[in-house]
Amino acid sequence: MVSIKDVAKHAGVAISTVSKVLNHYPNVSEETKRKVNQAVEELNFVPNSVAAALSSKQSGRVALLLNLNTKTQAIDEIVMQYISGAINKAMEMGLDVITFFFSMFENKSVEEITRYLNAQSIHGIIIYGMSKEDKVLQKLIAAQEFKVVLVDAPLYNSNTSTVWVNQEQAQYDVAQKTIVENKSKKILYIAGKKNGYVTEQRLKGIKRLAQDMDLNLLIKHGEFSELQARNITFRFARNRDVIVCASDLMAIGAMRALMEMDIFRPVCGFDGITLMGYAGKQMNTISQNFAGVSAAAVEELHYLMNGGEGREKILGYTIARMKYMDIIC
Amino acid sequence: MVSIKDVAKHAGVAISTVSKVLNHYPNVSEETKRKVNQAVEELNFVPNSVAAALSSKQSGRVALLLNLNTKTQAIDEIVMQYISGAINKAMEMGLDVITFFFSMFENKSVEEITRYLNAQSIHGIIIYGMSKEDKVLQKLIAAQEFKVVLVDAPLYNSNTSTVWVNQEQAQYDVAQKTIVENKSKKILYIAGKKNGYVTEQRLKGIKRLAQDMDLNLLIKHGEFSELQARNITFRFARNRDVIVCASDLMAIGAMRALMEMDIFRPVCGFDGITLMGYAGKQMNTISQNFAGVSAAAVEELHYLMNGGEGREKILGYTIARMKYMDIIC
DNA sequence: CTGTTAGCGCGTTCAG
DNA sequence: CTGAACGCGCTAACAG
Repeated sequence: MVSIKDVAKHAGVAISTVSKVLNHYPNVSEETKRKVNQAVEELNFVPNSVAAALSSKQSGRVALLLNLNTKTQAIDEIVMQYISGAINKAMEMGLDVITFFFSMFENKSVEEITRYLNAQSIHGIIIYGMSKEDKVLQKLIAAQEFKVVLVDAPLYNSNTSTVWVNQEQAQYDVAQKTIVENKSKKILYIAGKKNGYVTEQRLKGIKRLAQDMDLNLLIKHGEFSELQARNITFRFARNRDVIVCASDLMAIGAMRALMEMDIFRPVCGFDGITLMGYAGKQMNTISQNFAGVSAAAVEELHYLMNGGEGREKILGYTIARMKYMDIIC
Repeated sequence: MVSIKDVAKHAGVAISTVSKVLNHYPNVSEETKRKVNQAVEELNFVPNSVAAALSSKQSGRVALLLNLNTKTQAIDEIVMQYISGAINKAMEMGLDVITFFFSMFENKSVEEITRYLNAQSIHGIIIYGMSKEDKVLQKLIAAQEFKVVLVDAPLYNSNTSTVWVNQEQAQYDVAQKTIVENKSKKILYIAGKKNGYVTEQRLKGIKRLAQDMDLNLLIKHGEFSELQARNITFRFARNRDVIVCASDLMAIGAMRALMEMDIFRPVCGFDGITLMGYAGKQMNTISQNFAGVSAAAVEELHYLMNGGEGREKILGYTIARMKYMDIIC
């Protein structure tokens, strides 16, 4: 294994000089920079990130914290997009990524989690889809021991940033489009998980729309479950004009119920998962580009870890119309 | 941060003694073991795995190498199962996991990959779904620089194990069940990717079945693509009795095509993905328990990294009958 | 059975 | 602008 020592010898300089060049320190002459870089090239030197982490106490090791919902497996797709978006971007930026699931920290205290992450030399965390009920994570953020980026949770402090699309406006827009297209007045809105941040935001959106368009709005909580959305639809859809759902999965549940009831109502989803294409009908939905959100989160974390201040970052979205043929081509 | 030094001081012994106790070395008296363990408890000491890796050159760092097929997103589910199965088991066994995708190593040489992995102190790799065409990975395995476990690729040497279900027999069994149930004689078999190991094995299975049952077998390659399976079905299904597919996704494509053609043929899948439930019909398939396979791969890697010899490990499977109601309950 | 010592590969002072 | 020297937290011989 070729180490920094070999590079130094090869370039005819001291070890520390090599380190400085590698880490882009000032006060190194162009001439020595060139020599060092050439030696790096010739020896195919790749810095040992583990040693660097140990030495500097400030590694580029980052943790992904994902909420893998084992009950509704169908949303795997979103988690997968998050993972690949983050990992690809992190690779590009020279960060290494460790993936964790909420379930791993379930019965642990903040102190235990902190110690564990410290033992792993992890200094930055990206948390996806935290809700108000994730008490330990809330404390972890409050403790500010780590640099944190939250995806889909609107909290931030000096060590914590938040990255998300404007859920409120997105819900407003996609519902409006659907309602205008169908000239509906009586809306059944199937909301997500109580105490979920995104659920709240989307609720705000639909309520504002109801006010603006003077709609009759019936709200039920479907907990992001296809089955619950299905049951809600059976019970409440008959004398409603349109069904607006806070997720695609629930929209599928609603559609299925409608088909069994043998009545037609326009349905509107949220997320833009490809699974939609397998549900057999088409509907409006919000396309979120989860991989892109995740990549943005990595960038934001990198910014934080280099001394940036926590902040809010709002990303874009598009209204999509999804159907079978979009998928298989 | 509390280090091994603090523990040593607290327990009144030397640093190396603590290390020995922690790593379960022999030749330590019960008495000192007790003292050390007590100190560890009291100080809430968690060993720094980064330092251990640097020092011992034998870390518990493991890489997952996944083939994320961006074209057929629907199989995200399998990849996700692989990831979560591996990560959960690894956590349990005290290994830490870095996740990579094939695409990251696409244009790199074996030397580059080796250097990169070394720089990360990674000594074990699990590779999922490698095919004969993944030349670089083949070389990486042949070089035997790392301990490798292959999932769904039947290669092994002294540093490489393979873990997989008996694809040949599974294909035989599920197809046989479907064919017997429907008293079919003329089979359309839609195979997977040319040069894929699993494809080959499954092909062997169906061929053996055809011989044993004296069937008329027509084989076409669908490349694991829903669209291709669809097109093949359009062209060849009409005068066939049954359609056996080498994956659920292709089975869905076939079913869809049959529905559009307005003819009925039994269809048989492979994999047992939940997506099947969204396709609106039911069919026989093979349920593989991907998370379980992945967990077994982690165990196997752990075994290899502790001096075990590479070997073959064959896992079980079950024939499942999937339909919508299986999923949403 | 226990303690001492020397690194692992790198980042970081602080003299020169 | 450069380089010698120290330390990060831990493991691994080697003495005792």
